[in-house]
Amino acid sequence: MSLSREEYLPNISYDSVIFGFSGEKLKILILEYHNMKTFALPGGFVKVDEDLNTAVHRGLSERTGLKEVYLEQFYTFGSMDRHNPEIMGRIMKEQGHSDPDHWLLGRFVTVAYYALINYENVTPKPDELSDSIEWYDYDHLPMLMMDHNKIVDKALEHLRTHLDQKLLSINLLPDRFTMKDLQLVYEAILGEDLNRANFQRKMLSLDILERHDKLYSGGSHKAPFLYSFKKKTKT
Amino acid sequence: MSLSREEYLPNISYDSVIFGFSGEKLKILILEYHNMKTFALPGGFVKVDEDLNTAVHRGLSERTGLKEVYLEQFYTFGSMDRHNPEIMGRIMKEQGHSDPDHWLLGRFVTVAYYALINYENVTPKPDELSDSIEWYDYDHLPMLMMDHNKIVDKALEHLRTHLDQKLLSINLLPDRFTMKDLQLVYEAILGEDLNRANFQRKMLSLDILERHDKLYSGGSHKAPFLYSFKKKTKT
DNA sequence: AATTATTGTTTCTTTGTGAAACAATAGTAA
DNA sequence: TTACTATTGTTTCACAAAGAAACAATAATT
Repeated sequence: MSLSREEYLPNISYDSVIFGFSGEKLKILILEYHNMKTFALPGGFVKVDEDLNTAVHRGLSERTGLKEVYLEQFYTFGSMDRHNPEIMGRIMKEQGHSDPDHWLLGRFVTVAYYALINYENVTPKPDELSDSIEWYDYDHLPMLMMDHNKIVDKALEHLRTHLDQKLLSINLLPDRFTMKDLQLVYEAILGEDLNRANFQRKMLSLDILERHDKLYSGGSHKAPFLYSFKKKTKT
Repeated sequence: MSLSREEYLPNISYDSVIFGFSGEKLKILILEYHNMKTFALPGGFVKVDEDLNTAVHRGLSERTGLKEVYLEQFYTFGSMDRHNPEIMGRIMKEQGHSDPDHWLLGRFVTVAYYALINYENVTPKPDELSDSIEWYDYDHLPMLMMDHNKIVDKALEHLRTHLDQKLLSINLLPDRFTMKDLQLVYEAILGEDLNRANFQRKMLSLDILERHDKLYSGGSHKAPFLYSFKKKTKT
């Protein structure tokens, strides 16, 4: 990937809030520019002959190896105070680019997306401008570049209000899971405890789960059923 | 307004779905290029040193004279099949522009917004590329350019699912209105009839209305109360 | 066989919703 | 003045949904 001027649309970028979960805490994928002590959301640019959505999927795939992940676009940020050519210039200089008129130093309107994945399935790779990429607990995010903390907040707000509708598209759980697993996902995302009995009733009433054999975990108690999501029905 | 290359960000546009209402039917503001028999949503471009939201407000103000109208951003459309240089070229030729490399012929990622206004307060003005601008009933929209019909559909879908939260920001009603007026707004937007008693109960329970003196309309029946929206409370 | 931890279900109560009835009242007609 | 009508505000009733707690089942352990 060359980031040459002719290949990409100028002034347009995307940023992605990649939520990760693995049975316990909600995490987010964050890029770091080590020498700069600067943190940022993973993002990218749109090729001149490429769909916006394709570009975002391509970027996620390059960083995580994951394909066919559900990505939800939730807002486009376009205020002038996003423009910070100084810090961008320093990041590029660290990596050996020093053209003072480089298109990356311009002002960007960024389209923001979020995704939800099981972070144990993934070993993230940094891009050509960053030094590393790591999972951070949502509760302990570092200070991010420009307006990226606000972007994270808005992503989570959007996810919380649309969680039920997005459930089927979520890539957080293995094919088969227990009701307890599912409840843990909900509690991590919503940030609050839920009543077990009512949660079970609600999930079953949504009519999106298929019940399978029981899981004999070796625990000295009743074995839980395993569930999977029903295939989406074409309407 | 000159549309010169240096003044605007290339490849980024906005489109606005302006819903209008005046006691009866839901309407939408549509531009027409007469000789082309082409219809489109009113839209515009973002100046290089201007916030995206500011640009959209500026565009709405230029066309309707309205300021401080509530605009909701709901989606950004960025697929390649939005690119149609042929039709854009013909529109520009009609108006005397004929540069085959003009930036307006490029591909655009468009950020879409909607607004709700009382259309009786407004006399819309066409822009420099269009011949006229008119209100069309939502039920009888003409075929619009490119993906603009889809943009309208998605705007209404968004509005319907968020109507309760957006109520306070809606500019459809005068300062004081009856419960009947409010119900007509809901029915026009949702496209269905609502039960009068339950609607009243729900609106009162939202705790966003202030009740004032009765309105003696001259009708031979009980006079309705007038209501206004409570001032937004700062949290 | 008793015990423990956890899961699945049921019950009870409270809250919300849809449909219908009832009550109030501003003008009109007799 | 007195019915009458149209419309509005409120209440009631039936029913569904949601929250809390109790009850029942059961896989391993003691």
